[in-house]
Amino acid sequence: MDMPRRLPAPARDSADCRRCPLELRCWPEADPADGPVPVVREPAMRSGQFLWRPGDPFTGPVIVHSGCVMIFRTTPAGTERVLQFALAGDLIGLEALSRGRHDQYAQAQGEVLCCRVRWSPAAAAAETPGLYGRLLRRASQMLAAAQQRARPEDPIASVLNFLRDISRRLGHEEADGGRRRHQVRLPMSRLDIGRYLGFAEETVCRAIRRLQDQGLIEARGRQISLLEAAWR
Amino acid sequence: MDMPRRLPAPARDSADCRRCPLELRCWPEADPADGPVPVVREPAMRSGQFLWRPGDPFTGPVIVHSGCVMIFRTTPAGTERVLQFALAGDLIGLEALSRGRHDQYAQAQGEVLCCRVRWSPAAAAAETPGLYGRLLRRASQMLAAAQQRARPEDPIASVLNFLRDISRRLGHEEADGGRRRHQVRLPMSRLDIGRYLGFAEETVCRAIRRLQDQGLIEARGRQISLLEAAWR
DNA sequence: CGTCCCCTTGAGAGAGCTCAATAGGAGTGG
DNA sequence: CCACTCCTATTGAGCTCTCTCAAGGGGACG
Repeated sequence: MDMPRRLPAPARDSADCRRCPLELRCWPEADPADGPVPVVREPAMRSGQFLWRPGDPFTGPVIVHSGCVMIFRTTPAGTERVLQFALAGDLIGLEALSRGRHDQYAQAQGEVLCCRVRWSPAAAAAETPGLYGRLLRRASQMLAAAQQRARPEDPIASVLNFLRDISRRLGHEEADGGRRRHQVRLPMSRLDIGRYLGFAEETVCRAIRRLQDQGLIEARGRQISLLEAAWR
Repeated sequence: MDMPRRLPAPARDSADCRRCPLELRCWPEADPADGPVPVVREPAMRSGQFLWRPGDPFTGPVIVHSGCVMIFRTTPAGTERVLQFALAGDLIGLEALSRGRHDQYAQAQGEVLCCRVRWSPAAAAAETPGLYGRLLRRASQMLAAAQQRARPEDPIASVLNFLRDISRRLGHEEADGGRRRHQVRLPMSRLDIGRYLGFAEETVCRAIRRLQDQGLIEARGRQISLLEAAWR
């Protein structure tokens, strides 16, 4: 098997705006007929360089023109989770629009060319009081939330997080002697919880059992009480 | 333990627009000062009813006002995967905006009240030739893509899908005797593929090994060839 | 040409899945 | 109001599969 060691980059991988996801002809230069294009070229990046890191302010979504940008974040446990390998034509960073701040890493894998859509949070809020701006901000929040849903490692922690989330949104606080608790009636079955979290029905049952044994919750069918120790 | 059999619904769970994600005061009635609110009330739904099914046309995102809507889809293998339990205040259906058609189920769990943002694809395209409309459509595509990324069951199928995706975007076709193949040079390591797919590095290696044994691919380090049998 | 990182392969153990059976709860109809 | 029935929740046992730990080779880059 004699493959060539290195292949010439395909033409579409080089600067080419016909595949721009926003239909902005910004590369290699904008068409004056389009008026002021709200796009700026980013300097070329070398392998390993970061386009942004957690905490960096959001300055606009970025369009990858060539190369590969790895989007990843670190879990509280310290492991790294890769969310996306962004290739030519991909738009990245939208999930940070609503918060105005990045919470992940964007690192060039090899040489990368890209351009950035100019974005000023204040100007954007002023320009888009309408429905589209609200929908866009909401979509950004949903993208950020979707990224949080990763392959869960531990069923018990996963189920506990799920119960916390449901309890926070549907439950109500209640006094039980001297202790407080969040009580909630789950609207879904164990089977559907498993289908949501990616576990078998029995695994969800056993996880709930364990959480009871640990004194974090009390469960009686769909009636769930989160004790104070489980409030994070 | 004597919990009441059924609890009165919390006030915030009933029709209340102060928590509307789009800041539309549409419930129980719109404020005339806001002008025409582009929102319509949906009839109350009973448990088990579907708000939409795969193939239904997109008629606008929906805001859940009370109850729980389960969003799920069926995998090619026939199993059901739950994507979201939408509760009061959640906006659902945005991922179908760009395609104009739903590809999932939205089913009421218990009684559900919700309202829908009026949306006409043609009118929307005409009204939003600008950047915001493009960004919104792109965000919708990204949401749809994010939903595809579920907990993978089988490492081999998962790695094959990954290689197909990368090959389709970065690779190029090549003749090898009488056979055709897609050749690609991966920009990332096995470890990062594992971090992306949710597997250990060694599991990715073994999956690639199996795919070679099955005659679907040829791999030599990061140089990958997808043979015709692997083209789906 | 050397070094470092990446890829590969092996062996053991832990964990969730599957199959199976029983009890429990909720809703329905008499 | 009660009994019936179906769906849901629970628990056990065995198995398969991936993860972990470990070590050997190979390619890429300086």
